[in-house]
Amino acid sequence: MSQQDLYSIPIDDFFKSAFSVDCVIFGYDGKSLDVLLIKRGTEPFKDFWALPGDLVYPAEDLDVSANRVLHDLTSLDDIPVTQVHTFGKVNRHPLGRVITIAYTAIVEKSHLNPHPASWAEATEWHPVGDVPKLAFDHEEILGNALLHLKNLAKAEPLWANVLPKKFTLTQLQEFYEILFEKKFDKGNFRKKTRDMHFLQKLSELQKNVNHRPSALYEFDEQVYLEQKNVQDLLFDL
Amino acid sequence: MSQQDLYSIPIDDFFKSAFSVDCVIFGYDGKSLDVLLIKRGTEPFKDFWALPGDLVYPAEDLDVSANRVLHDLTSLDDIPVTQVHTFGKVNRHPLGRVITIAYTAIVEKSHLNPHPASWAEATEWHPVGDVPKLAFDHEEILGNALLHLKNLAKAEPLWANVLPKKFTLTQLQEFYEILFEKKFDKGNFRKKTRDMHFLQKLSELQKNVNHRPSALYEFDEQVYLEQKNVQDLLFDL
DNA sequence: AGGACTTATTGTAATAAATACAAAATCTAT
DNA sequence: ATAGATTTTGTATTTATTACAATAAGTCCT
Repeated sequence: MSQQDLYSIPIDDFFKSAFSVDCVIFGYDGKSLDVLLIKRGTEPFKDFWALPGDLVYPAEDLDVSANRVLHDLTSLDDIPVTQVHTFGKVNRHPLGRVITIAYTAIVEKSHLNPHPASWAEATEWHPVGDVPKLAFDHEEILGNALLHLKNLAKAEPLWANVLPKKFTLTQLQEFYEILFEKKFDKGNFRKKTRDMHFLQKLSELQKNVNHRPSALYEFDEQVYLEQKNVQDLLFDL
Repeated sequence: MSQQDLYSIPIDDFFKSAFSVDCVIFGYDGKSLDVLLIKRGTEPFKDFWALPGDLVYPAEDLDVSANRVLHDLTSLDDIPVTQVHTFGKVNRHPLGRVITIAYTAIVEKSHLNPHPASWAEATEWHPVGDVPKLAFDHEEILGNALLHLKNLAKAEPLWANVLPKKFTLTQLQEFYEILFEKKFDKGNFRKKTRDMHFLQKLSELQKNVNHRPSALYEFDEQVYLEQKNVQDLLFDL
């Protein structure tokens, strides 16, 4: 399309596009990392597995929309999502020009009970390493979101959303091991945690284990936020 | 809006939105970091400074659009841009629902000659620390893009787009110092560069300086890409 | 009660990276 | 030739990373 053509398109013709949000909800249960998929009960891609996503209302903010769509399809409420990337290939959606903004979150799988609603026929957790063929470009979106999640985890205590309120350092280590598919040395891992002052050691011990019980820890958000502020101020290369 | 309402909205009503791209083009000249702004010659926000941006054609991919828009408004060609973030507040655009996808790049200011075209009345470089009031939510977008740029620079040789083909290590250091607004130790900086094998030392020396001339270096992209591959394979926490 | 078992927790020695300086080298200009 | 400026290398100190060993503290079983 040349520059001339720009002026030959009536302004209203631009307002014939739509956008959607797609939610990449990762679930963690201490054992594996899964992603929440729905089975589409409507065309296009009827009966395909897909990320929960739908068109954004004309007067709806994007992040609000992500949560509303997630609620409508999976009955999950108030998941704090963060934006990942926008996908806009011209032919990615068969019904017309639809770009989609991907959002992601990581949640504690076992304490949630997603169930299908609206045009979703099913909701199901799938291990991130074993995902079926997906509708649209949702495989690309999922891959992108997983990368994003790993990067986030290097900078932020994502595990705070996902571990029990009181947890052991081993549980914390396992979170990283499962996310990064990599083992870490136990002693060295603990050494690193020593100067994370937002890890508050409790006097309480682990119960009902057939070996030496571990000390329990809590995440101290106050301390974390203060420390983060300092880091941001001193940020260096 | 409740779930019921979803089905009362005709599908066509969703296709009444538009999206735009906005380009945050940073310019570097060895002395300061600037951003390219245009003066808008059309409503809304006529006569305001703004990021170069415009509506995306109905059948145009987003990254293609970013370059086309940039060309139309500033006459710059073939700037490789990367996506930053999508901004979608309901009322961010007075003419209707328009979300915008922000793209960014960093270019060598002195070798480019942007000049206004289409509805742009002026193009001008502004130091990133001293930007006028901008149209729409462009100040937020600019801030976001600058953060993004700094993060990119920690992981990639952005300076390769910006330094002369043959450059000194001091020029390289100054790039980081200006971007991060922070001085580095000369000796230690050079030490770090020693195991960057993509920095190819030439036998040639700097000319026309009234002091000991520095050795010149070139960026060896081949070596860089190989090394990057290895890193990606071994990636660790 | 006592030993086997399992995991938690601390420690240590070796290596590598980051930091703060200082010294030496090499060009120009006078 | 010498002063001035900046490049370039070096060194000693501190701080982080790594690999591994030793000890501690519970449970389970006999």
